[in-house]
Amino acid sequence: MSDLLERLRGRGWRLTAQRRVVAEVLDGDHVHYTADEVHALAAERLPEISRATVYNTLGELVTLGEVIEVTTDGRAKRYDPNAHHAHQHLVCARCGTIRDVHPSGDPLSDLPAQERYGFAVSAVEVTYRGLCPDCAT
Amino acid sequence: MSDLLERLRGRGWRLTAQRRVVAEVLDGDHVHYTADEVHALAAERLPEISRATVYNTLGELVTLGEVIEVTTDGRAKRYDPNAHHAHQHLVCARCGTIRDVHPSGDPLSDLPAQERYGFAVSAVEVTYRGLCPDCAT
DNA sequence: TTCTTGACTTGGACATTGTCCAATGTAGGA
DNA sequence: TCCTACATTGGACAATGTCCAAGTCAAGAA
Repeated sequence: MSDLLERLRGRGWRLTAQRRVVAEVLDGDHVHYTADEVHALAAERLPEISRATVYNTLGELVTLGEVIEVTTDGRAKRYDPNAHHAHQHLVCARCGTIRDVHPSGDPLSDLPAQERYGFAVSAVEVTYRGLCPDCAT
Repeated sequence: MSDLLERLRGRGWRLTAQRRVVAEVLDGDHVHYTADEVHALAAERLPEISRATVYNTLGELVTLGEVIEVTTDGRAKRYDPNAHHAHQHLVCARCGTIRDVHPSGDPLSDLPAQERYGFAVSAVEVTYRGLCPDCAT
């Protein structure tokens, strides 16, 4: 994670306590917090951090390509720090748990030219849905 | 579309002017309106229709499996009446235009067992992103 | 080390999208 | 035609996110 901070500083990012805490909260695998969750976790370490700063910082991390924004349920966006390894998401339909997964093959190549309507297609997101072991009961 | 109304009536759906108008607005191909857009279009025919009724009716149509809820941008949900033919979505990254598309192959089969973490995977949504011909300039 | 400055943070107002509820209206069967 | 359970309404409220003016501070300069 400190690599991340160094990398961003090299890009002219001013390193503040707030940004450091947000980056720390986002460290780990299978992390998919909402902005409010990030704010709550960040506030445990830096109680006076504001919501606006968390939103700003998350937006910057997304713009810089260090974090991916994921919308799995039409409610709050979630932030996924696993931005440097292409992956898709598997979501529990009941409890909302999210796992990063790696399908075989390239979903992009599954869209035939005549189904592209002249679009320059550059990305694809796949969301698998089902019940996790705990919710399958 | 009248088939839809008949079908729903057979399932005990009370047929009101409001529901009829919402169903009519959703008739067509490549239709992906937000709830507010549906409300505005419905109000052209039935000016006194309320937002709450539009939300209620859309929710019922989704529950009944007649309309699919689509979230392509983390903002307003969109409603797709093309629920009886499996399809995916192609979205313009600039203007937001949405087309229904039909990839070859079954994306579900691209997720190996060891990538399922014990989930009972039952559905998959694919969103292709790129620039439409008008926005590619 | 201290100074300076432009970038960063803050809190609160505001916007958008969606949900809920009590009062009122009405579709469709008896 | 009448009943009544179901549907509609408008407005309050909730959740999520954006914006802004004022105050604060990181990091380079001296």
